[in-house]
Amino acid sequence: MTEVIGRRERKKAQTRQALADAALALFLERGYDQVGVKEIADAADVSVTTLFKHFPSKEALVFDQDDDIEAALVQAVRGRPPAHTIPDALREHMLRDSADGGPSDEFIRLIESTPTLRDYARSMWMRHETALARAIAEETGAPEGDIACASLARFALASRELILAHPDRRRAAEEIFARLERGWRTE
Amino acid sequence: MTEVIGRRERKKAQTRQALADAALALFLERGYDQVGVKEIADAADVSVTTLFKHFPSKEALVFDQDDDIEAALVQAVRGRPPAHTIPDALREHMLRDSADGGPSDEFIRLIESTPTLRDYARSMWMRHETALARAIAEETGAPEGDIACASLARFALASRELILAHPDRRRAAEEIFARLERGWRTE
DNA sequence: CTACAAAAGTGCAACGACTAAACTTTCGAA
DNA sequence: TTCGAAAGTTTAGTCGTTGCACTTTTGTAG
Repeated sequence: MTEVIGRRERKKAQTRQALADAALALFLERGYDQVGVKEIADAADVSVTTLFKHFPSKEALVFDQDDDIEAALVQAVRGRPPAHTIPDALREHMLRDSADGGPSDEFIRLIESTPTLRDYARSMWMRHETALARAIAEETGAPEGDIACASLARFALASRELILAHPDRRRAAEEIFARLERGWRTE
Repeated sequence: MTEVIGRRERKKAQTRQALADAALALFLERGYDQVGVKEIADAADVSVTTLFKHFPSKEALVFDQDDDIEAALVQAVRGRPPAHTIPDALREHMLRDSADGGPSDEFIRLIESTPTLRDYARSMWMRHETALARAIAEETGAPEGDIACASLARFALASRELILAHPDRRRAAEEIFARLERGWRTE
């Protein structure tokens, strides 16, 4: 039941993908605010209402990978090499994701130059904070709502933008996570 | 020329205040999404257009103190007692502002329970990050865009929400800033 | 005191994001 | 084969927000 996905769900995923692809192409070409929702729907050959069944907002069209990103983040902590501390694992994850398979420069430029998208990206990352905090708490044996775990999770995610914006990403990540490690070790 | 403010600016400030007051009262009474912009304008006895001359968005009506907040934040760092480190000063500022003169529980509840306002609040605080980072850099003699200063500023502001949400704010603030201090000392 | 320009405010029409409702089409499973 | 659920459509709206053309207020220079 988990492996066999019917034609139905395939079509749904296809529509969703067509929407996200069309949207990104148009946004990159003409800028976020210069593209209307109607245009995107037309390009993907669906109605505006259908578009909003797949995505809760215009902004969400840009961030369709949402779920995968959260999974990868939690996995980075849970499946880290035994010798690595949690800050180590998070630093590596940040670097990995900002390197090859990660977002293109164009994409980053689109987001950073559009206030709406910048805010949305920030709150999207923050939305993953809970999951990350829980993973950290479980890995370290701390209680559920532990403030040290919550703050580490929040700061790690808050550092992402800073690292992406820095000319030398590796150095920036190392500096920040070295300091976080110094403050958060012993657990 | 700086001290004497004419009747004109007084009236303007008065209108602005009337709008912010009317908005907050209505929001607290019936909830953010249940109040329309038109109603607020009517309550303050101005037109909708005028409302948008004073505030750039509906959300901004809730956060009219914006400028004062940034000034207080920078002042906390610049005017700290000689014996205090920067994390010390920031911790004290956070506690001071979350204690007496700060936002009421009602107000916090309004914001936390309204996604739009939560996001707006976050990005409002982040908007002050640049000013804070510059103040820290100048106080420590670091170069303008120094990553350590930028990250400390970001994390300090990112911790605010965490502290406000915690049942024992003092303990939360002390825990977080003790760790930040350990990681960011030597400068 | 008066005349005048800038600033503050008004009313209206419109745009764009988003939603509710009632409906049709398409699958998938019994 | 049939039948219900899910996907999609159309229509007609609500709501925040802006542009425009206009009136009123207010500080100031003559």
